[in-house]
Amino acid sequence: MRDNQQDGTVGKALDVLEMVAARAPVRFSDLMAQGGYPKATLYRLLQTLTHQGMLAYDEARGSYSLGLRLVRLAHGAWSQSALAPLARQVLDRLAQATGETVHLAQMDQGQVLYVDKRNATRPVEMFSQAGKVGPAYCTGVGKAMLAFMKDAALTEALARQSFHRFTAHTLDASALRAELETIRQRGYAFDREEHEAGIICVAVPILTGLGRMIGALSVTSSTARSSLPGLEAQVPALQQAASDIGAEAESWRFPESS
Amino acid sequence: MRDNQQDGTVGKALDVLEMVAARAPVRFSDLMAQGGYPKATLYRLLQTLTHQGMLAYDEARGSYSLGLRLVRLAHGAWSQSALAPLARQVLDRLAQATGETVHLAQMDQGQVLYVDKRNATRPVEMFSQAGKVGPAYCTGVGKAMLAFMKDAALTEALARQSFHRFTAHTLDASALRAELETIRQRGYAFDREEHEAGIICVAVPILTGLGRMIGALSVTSSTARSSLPGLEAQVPALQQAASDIGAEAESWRFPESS
DNA sequence: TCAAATGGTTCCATTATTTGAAACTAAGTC
DNA sequence: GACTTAGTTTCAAATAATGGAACCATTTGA
Repeated sequence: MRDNQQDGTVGKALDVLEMVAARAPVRFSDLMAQGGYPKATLYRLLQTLTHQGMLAYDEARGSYSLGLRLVRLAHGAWSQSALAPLARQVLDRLAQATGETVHLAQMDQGQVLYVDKRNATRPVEMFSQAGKVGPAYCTGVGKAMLAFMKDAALTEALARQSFHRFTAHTLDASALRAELETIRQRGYAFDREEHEAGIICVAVPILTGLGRMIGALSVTSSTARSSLPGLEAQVPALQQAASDIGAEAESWRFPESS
Repeated sequence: MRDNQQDGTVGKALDVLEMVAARAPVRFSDLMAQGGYPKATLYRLLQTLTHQGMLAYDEARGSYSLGLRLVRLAHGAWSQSALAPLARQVLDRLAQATGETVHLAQMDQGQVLYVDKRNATRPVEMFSQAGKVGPAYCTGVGKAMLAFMKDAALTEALARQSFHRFTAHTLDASALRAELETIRQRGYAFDREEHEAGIICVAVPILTGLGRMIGALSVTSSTARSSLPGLEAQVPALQQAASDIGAEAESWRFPESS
């Protein structure tokens, strides 16, 4: 978390926000212990952020958590992200057609950010799903997006991957590079239980007419319910959906995965 | 929007964030026109926020929108808000029992912030609902919360109400004051088509054991489907649900509705 | 075609804000 | 009652933000 280039006071404040996000609810002393900020500085930043509603302070426990103002702002971000609202009907159709769980994801700072979801089996969960992040190097959507990023962004994104070995199938850095090439040629990515045992998925990138990658779409299943060839059969539907979204998004620019 | 007390540089940055939130996608010149910031200052704030991922800049259109980083942070805020995750099962049960649309709301800067929802009729919409804000003075949850706020917070919240007349039934400032007293005594609030014609609801505050108001719960219907007495029949179920949540939330502090 | 206006970006001396070591207070601990 | 520990305040020094003005690149319109 400490790796942020500064951007002055605002950068510091956001850095503190992330520190709280990572371990909330968290006490002043914990932040003090793990952080590179002097006591008085950290103290004042927390005060300001709390006063602004970006953090919430629990007097009883003396701990900080993220504030509700973020929820309100995120509602705006989500509805303005151009991709999520635009993709809603397409997602509905895709979930209907495949009968499986469907994810819509974008890239955020080298991580996979899930922006929408349809759950075919269980009733849909709200919010608890949109906003979730996941690793890029071992998820279907992550690899699909990495494969279609432009070089500069890809290099930076790869540098941010941890390559933690979640399962026996998780790829390492060099295996990933090779696989990305395959994905680029084939046009879609698999997740072969690389993130979670028993969970498999196929994912396709969402490309604008100009070839810019703006997100990814996936169909997820379990080894119990389906198999890789079974999922592969969903690829045409996925690609159709992705191109529907891409066509509409044409003029919209995907924010740099800085 | 310009009413923010400053809190230094961070306050200014967040003020700009709100300006973008309010009218996105918005061009530099529009912000320039309506904002109290000199050109160079505004320019630099936008740069910083964009670089930090709090804003997204659309190169093609030359316009700013809210950034995806907010969505990620909000996911944390939501799951840390203590109320929302804690209330999920209760909400499910309540929606099941009443067969109507159910809302969970909290107060944020004098506005009603919806943090979760169950929609009995249509399939649930994600995110697009949680994070929404509404007026406090003319919604069931809003009035239920106002009625149980402590004096200082109430005064401040009332000062922030616009009292725009949405329908013929919308209350004005003095009518609201009287109604709040009634609600306080009765323990629940109605929305008699005050915000939207044809839409009615009953709402109860969520109180901790110590009497602190931490949110509100409502059941919504339409004049076509139901009536006020019909909704009133749901009050016991609502109050049970609210007290279930309140009991669990005991030790948790509701962030000041600054 | 060329002037003028508009919209966005950069400069830089000035100014205001942030900084953080240290002093201080309030609550535990032993 | 001395001794930590955790949080808060102070204040001169250090730093970052400020914003008027100059600048560049497009667009407008005459």
